[in-house]
Amino acid sequence: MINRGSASLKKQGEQPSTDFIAASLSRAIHEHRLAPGTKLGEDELADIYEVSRTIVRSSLQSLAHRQLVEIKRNRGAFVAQPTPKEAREVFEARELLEPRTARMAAQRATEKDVTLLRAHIAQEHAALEAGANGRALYLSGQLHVHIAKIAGQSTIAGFVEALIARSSLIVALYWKRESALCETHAHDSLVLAIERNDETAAEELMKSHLVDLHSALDLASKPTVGTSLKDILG
Amino acid sequence: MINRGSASLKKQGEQPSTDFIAASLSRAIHEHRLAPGTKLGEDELADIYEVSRTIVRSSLQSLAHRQLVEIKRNRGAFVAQPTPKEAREVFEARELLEPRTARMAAQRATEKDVTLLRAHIAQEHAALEAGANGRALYLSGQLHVHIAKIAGQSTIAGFVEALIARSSLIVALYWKRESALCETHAHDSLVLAIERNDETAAEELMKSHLVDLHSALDLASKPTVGTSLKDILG
DNA sequence: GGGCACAATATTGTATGCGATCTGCGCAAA
DNA sequence: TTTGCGCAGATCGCATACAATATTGTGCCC
Repeated sequence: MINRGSASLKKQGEQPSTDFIAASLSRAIHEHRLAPGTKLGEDELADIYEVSRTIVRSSLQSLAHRQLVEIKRNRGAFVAQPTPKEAREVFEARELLEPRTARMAAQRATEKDVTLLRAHIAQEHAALEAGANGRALYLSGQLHVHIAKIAGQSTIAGFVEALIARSSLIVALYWKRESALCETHAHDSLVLAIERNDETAAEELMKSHLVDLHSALDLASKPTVGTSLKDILG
Repeated sequence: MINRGSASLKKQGEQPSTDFIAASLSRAIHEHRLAPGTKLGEDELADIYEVSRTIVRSSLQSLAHRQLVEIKRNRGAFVAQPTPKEAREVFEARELLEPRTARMAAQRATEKDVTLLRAHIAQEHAALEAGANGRALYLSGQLHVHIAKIAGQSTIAGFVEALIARSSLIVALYWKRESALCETHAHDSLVLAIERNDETAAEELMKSHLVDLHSALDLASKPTVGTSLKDILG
């Protein structure tokens, strides 16, 4: 279920395993390979990644802090299931932060930045054409993070990153549009605006893009992907 | 150095000790009882709180995630020392988020909310008069968090909370005004505006309050409270 | 006398074991 | 058949033990 890359962890350059595992899980959640509500057992993950539970616990706590997983005492860790209220808040926060960062990005973007953005979008298109929807979704989110970073506000970029991650969960739970996930042309025109340093256009495009996403959610219905039935009834 | 309350931890109602310790340390940092750069040894803390290093580590990681402490691999945990760049970013983020939350708070504040805010301010005044500057600073920050919570955006409130915490470190490092820390009348008028549901005034007052704080920082000089001497000399 | 190499110490990183708590099943009683 | 209780299994929470790494102290060689 969880793809941790080609080789065993130990073979790799001994990076801090805790971050590696957190990133791996985070990625899996982003790409909808792990559904909201999925139980993340410590022993299970310890086996998969070939480390002790200590490391796994540390990773899970890290993810819990980012609200990607929820830890229930004496019960274990589960992929988080944002409520409709939380979903609304996440998007409202994004609508507050991101248009402004897009403006700053348009103001500050260098040629190199734009090149990277273009490459990013190309990857996104490729993933979509290859039918790798999960990956496309992940890349789509990363573009937003990328833009926030270009704005030169790493603190805000950190917030955006957290919001994007949760958005992925929200999309998994509440997305109602059956068509292709991301109309990538929204991203195209956004990058174009940044490229020509058109601050106002960038801000507006980001704003409308987010409103668009927000309105594509069905926040009335209770999540359907719920873990086990008893979670729904409890 | 660290006041963890009157009784031993075990005697208390067995709450999750990890959160308790993180909160205790966080509080100590907020109140400037722990200076930026201070080393937080695991054994030392384990002795103080009478728990194992496991718990202490967990707490420290939690604080590290909030960027209140910095963990250097194989070296240990230290109270964070935001750079001038980070300080600027933190305040820019606050200037983006908080005026808007103040507006929302003014819009949504109930009578009960206002009563609590007033009580809060009273505590703040009392702390200042008692010469408890650390506590006054802590309460001052909490007022901002409180306002964000009234705005009904708990996600954004979480961000504000993180920013406030870091602000406390920033004040410890870069504050240049020698007079009383907080002109509490800024808070007074802010709460008044919220009380009469004057959204625009609340937004404006918050904005100018933050600009005021920001301008009271000396971000040109290198931090003087540096960890070890070699950090200053290096 | 100064600088470098190596040994000793201290501190963090990781694994594992034991006790506590929760879940699920089975059995008995109504 | 249904409902309640209790026991067994599984999983997590925490402490402890061991391994790895950084830091400090010492002595030798230049």
